[in-house]
Amino acid sequence: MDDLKKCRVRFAPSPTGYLHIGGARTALFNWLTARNNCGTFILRIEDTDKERFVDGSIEQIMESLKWLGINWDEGPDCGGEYGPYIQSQRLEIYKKHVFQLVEQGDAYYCFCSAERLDKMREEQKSKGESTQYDRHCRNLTQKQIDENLKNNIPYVIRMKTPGTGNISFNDIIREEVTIPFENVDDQVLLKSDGFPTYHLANVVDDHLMKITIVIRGEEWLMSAPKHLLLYKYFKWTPPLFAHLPLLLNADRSKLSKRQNDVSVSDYKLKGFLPDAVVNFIALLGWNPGNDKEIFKVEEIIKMFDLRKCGKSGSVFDIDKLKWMNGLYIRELKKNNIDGLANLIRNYLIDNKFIDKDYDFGKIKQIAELTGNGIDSINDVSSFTKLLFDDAVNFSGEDAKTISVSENALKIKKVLIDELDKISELDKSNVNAVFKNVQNISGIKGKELYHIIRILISGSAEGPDLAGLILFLGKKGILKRLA
RNA sequence: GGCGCAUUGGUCUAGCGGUCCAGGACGCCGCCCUCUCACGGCGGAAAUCACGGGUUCAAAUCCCGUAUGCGCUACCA
Repeated sequence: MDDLKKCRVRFAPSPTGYLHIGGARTALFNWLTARNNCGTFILRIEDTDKERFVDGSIEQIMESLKWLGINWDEGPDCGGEYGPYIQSQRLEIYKKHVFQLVEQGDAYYCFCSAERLDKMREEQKSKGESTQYDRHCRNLTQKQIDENLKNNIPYVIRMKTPGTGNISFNDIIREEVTIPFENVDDQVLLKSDGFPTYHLANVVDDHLMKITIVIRGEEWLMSAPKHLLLYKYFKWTPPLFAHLPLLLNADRSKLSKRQNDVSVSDYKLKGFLPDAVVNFIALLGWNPGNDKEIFKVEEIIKMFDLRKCGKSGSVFDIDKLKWMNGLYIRELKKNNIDGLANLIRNYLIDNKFIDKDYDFGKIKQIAELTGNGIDSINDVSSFTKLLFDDAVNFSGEDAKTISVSENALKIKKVLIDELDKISELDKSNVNAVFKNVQNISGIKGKELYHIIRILISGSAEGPDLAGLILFLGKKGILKRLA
């Protein structure tokens, strides 16, 4: 327990595009661990792969994190004691460290060409061996090295790995993990372009930034021995490790773009609420040990415990997210109708259903009207025809038939007459108007309201009729009856 | 192929040797509420706890195998 107190944790994305929902969960679990242990949460950008760098993605990742409510204490934008927090700005630091390793004899120059490496792997594969660097350059003489350097032959720096024996380490989530060194490659630490690989930069930065717990995805589990080895070579105390299970597609493959929306911004765009997304992904691989499922963020922070995380991957069930999002929307409708109305307003404006001047009171009515029936903000689109079109579109044959029935024609006529008598339809007179329609037409109850609904909305289904009537107002209803 | 990790209803999960012929939630079905759809409430179907062996008086829970899935196996992270 005390191991986690005052921890320093970090989320270290690569700026290769948007923030992946799986990355968001890793960030969240780091953040939660920091927040419930009086710890510090650090954002570090791992842009050591120039090829995969995507312009603007640092900003996009930060924006997505902020949207989710995940804030950081140290990072590229706000600085901190251990900056810079962008790896491409720390190149000299990595170089210094890697050459220290070379001097110590824990790392070495490798001049092998890509072609040789490819060929080597092909041969290994054809022989059914595991593909690993054959340590061709591990024992070059100083003379050979100097020669190659003088001839400007490109090189990388590789770490030395033992090749035999086992390494065991403790993972907060997986407990003891044992990996044979036989499977740990002489990993490249410094690339020929002078950039570090993940392994070097990660270890150096985690140490320099005083990270105490590394919380990351399971895909890193097999490289943990390399990292532990580096800590040993540098004579540093390694942090604690926690390898999170992966998020999966419905077919249990790793969550991918092919089958799911995978970027946080997709979910924002689709009308999900950040609190709902956070609540949902927090429950993927973690739960408080009881039946509670709906939490305020503060509650999650209070209850969160890395040690209670599961070990197996979780399928990302969008249906459950939708349900949960619907719950949050209804909660918002109940407690903060203006908040809901604002979200709906933004959606309506973005999709050109209304312009910026549109009456906010009307939008609140829309929020009231639709708030119980939508699972995402974007679902209001299914009401826009009803709310903004003057014409009635009959949704089916039944509705059309009823709309021209004898009773419907009678109601229609009476209703038009009654509306003509008043200047505007509002809360004060709406009951009286419909009472009159009932008395004059002689039709009442279910039948009356059902027919009115069909006459003005074209459908047997829809939002609360009284609310709809008030929203459309006298003018709207008359246009629809015409 | 090698290595590692995992395995409770379709899905997310509770469970840490007896209280479990397995609890909650999503989804699905039915009933109630209601002018309708939804919301909400109530109820139901759905798991031989992957399989096979142990250990134990007793196992979903501990151990060992097998199967399956996933991950890693790059000068990508």
